[in-house]
Amino acid sequence: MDDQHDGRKERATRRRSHRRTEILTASRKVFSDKGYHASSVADIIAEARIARGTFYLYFPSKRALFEELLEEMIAQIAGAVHRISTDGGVDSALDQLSGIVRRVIDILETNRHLTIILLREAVGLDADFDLKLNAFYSRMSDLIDGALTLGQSMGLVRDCDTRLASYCVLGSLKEVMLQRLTGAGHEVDAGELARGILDFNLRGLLKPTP
Amino acid sequence: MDDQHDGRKERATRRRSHRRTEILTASRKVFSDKGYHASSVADIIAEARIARGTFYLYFPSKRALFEELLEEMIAQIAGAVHRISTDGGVDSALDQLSGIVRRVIDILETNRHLTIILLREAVGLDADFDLKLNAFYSRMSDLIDGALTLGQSMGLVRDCDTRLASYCVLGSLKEVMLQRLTGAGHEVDAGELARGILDFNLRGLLKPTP
Amino acid sequence: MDDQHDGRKERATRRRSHRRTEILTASRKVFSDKGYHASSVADIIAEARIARGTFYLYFPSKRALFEELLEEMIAQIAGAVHRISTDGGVDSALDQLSGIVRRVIDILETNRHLTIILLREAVGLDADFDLKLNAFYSRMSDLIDGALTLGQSMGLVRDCDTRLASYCVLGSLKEVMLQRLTGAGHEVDAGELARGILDFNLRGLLKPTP
Amino acid sequence: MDDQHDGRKERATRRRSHRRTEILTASRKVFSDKGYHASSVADIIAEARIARGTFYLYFPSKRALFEELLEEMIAQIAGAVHRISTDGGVDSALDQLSGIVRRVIDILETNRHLTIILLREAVGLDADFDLKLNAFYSRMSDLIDGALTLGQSMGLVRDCDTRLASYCVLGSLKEVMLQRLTGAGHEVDAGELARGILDFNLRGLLKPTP
DNA sequence: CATGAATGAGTCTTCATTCAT
DNA sequence: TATGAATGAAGACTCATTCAT
Repeated sequence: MDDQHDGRKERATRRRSHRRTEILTASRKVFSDKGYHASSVADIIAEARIARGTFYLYFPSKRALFEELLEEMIAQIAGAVHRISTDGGVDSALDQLSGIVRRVIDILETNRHLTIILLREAVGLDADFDLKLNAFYSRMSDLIDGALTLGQSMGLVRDCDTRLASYCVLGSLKEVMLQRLTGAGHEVDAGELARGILDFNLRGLLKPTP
Repeated sequence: MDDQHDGRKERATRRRSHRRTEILTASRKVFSDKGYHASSVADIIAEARIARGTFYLYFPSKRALFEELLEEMIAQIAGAVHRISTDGGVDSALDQLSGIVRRVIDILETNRHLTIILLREAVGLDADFDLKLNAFYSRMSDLIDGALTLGQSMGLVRDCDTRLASYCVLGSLKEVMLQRLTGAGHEVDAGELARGILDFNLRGLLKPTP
Repeated sequence: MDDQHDGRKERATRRRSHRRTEILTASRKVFSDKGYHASSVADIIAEARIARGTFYLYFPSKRALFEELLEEMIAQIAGAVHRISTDGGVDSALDQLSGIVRRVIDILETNRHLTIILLREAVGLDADFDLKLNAFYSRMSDLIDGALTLGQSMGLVRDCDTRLASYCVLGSLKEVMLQRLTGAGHEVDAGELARGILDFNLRGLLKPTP
Repeated sequence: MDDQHDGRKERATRRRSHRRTEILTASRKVFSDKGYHASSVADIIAEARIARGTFYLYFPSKRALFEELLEEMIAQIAGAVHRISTDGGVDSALDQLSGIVRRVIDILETNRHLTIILLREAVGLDADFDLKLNAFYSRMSDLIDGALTLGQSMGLVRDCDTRLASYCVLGSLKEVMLQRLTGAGHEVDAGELARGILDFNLRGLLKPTP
């Protein structure tokens, strides 16, 4: 009887979790199509084909749902980016870097809707929200900054303002991805794109003077 | 008597235009503090210390006011950026580039509020608006793209995907300025900042291998 | 379980339709008391004892509600008036006429509020509205005109400008009903009233000269 | 010096009165074009080509202006309608009646704008206003009623409910004029129209049975 | 759990009227 | 007198959230 009960409970939990996921998926689509402000709860429940009340059974508010959506994405990206190990020498370091960029691009690509939100809409809700976003971007640029400083100590990265440079790197990645995701088609292969971005950031625009 | 009349009229016009400016200034502040959506007309008239009706005496709607604010800024920036002339050789070209970056930074700095709005909030109001913004950013990246292509034909810029590179350049500038304007203080001198950004974009991160 | 579900749904629908009716009734009263313009949505929801939002759950706008109110009444009246059949000879024709007048009066009486609105307030909202009203009154006078022409061909109605006469008939009915409905009490019996109006229109004021 | 002063004063008064008239004329046009509610003070001052403040120099409020407009018209009509003298016998009485109808029609025609307002728009402003209108229409139907009673005592008017009949007469006149004034063109001659209306009201629709 | 009717605070916008010049 | 900028009360409508069934 306990077993049966557990089974029921489990099934119920699974169902519950399933509903949640459905709502998350629906709202992802709605939010990235129309933006946060233009998306109403009515839009979301229509997309998810549930009743108004049901929505509030799974999320305390529209804002909380949006927050969860963003945090999920932030967590994914953060998970893909980690410190570069210097144990393997220069080539290994560059390979790791390349891998990170590639992984980040992949995550952004597979979360097209969310990424667009993250890149342009997730601002201006309230101070609380902005803080969270700033914290995320700070963390990202800190990681880049750390990598650059490390690179300098390895004699790999040239002498420059690493903080400024980290913003440049972050900005170039954001802009390229925004253009790619909002633009018509993804013409270029993701690997090639990663190489291109890396290439730009590492070598700059100028032809090296012999 | 005509003189008197003219004087009156003129003064009235000046006062009128002054009020308009006051409202623009107030709304600039409000919008960049709270974002477009979180700013109500009530906030704006409170900041401008005018009555509700007065607002609509000068602007047909909240949206129209915002539009004017953005277009003003877009026009300023666009005015500061122009094609680079190749008549003066390499050094001249680089100088012109440096001048443009410097000018743009100056404009953004002196329009701190508006810039913040332009860089993050001006999205998601409606399709019409997004189109305008996209058009602006497209124009900017087109200009950069053109400059890069020109640079290539002059043997100055190395072989690369100029479109991709133009997004990178645009993105790095946007991100650096956003950090600078939203961040606590403007520690670094604007000239140095311009040099830093240019340096990053031109030479990249890597130490040149001899 | 399906039964239960159906039952619920059905009850909900009935409740829903009931609310709608309540709002219609309340607004009928408010509109005919204060007129369209002087009636605010606040008045209507106060009379109906519902919340602001509830109103817009059932009607898209104040104007749409008013439109529905009028169209309902127009439909009722139009339904009571139809062409007179000549199959039964003169007496039958006069009986039919008498029946129509009687039915119209009854409808107007049982829709006191709406009638008052129709007779005096339903004008000047916008061109669209005026067109609808004009169309209705045109239809009415066309029907009367047709009946008079028919009467002439039957040798029943004397030679006169039927168009002009149809307006006179329409006008006398409108005015009498307006006085009756806005006046203090309905002293006279409806049947007697119908006879009186008919009598006036058929025989005129003058004592027949022998 | 007194003379001069008086002259000035007089001229000023004349000018003042002239301005008033201009505003009245302008508002007459505006009101009858768009109706009371759809006409804003802005419309009126635009039509009169005066400043906002000037309007309130001559009229305390929009409503008061409208009231004056209507009262002026009411006075005119009331002035055209007076008790019928019985001194001259039957023919004279009918002639007088005919004259009244003719005069009323003429007044209404020459005040087309105002008449339209009076006939349909002048309702629903507030209770005060409605009272005034009711009083006017009551007076009109009282006059008719009186005439009918007199006619009965002269053996001219047949036995009928004179109150009811007076409403019928009033209504037929109102409706015919409304159609005429709002309709496309004034095809029929005013004299003929007067005869037609009178004919309808006096003899009714039916062909007299021999 | 699910539903959807009900709520009401909040938003933009209009416009008759006032008042300093 | 004449002007027109300024006012603010009032109105229509939206939408996130609640709650009885």
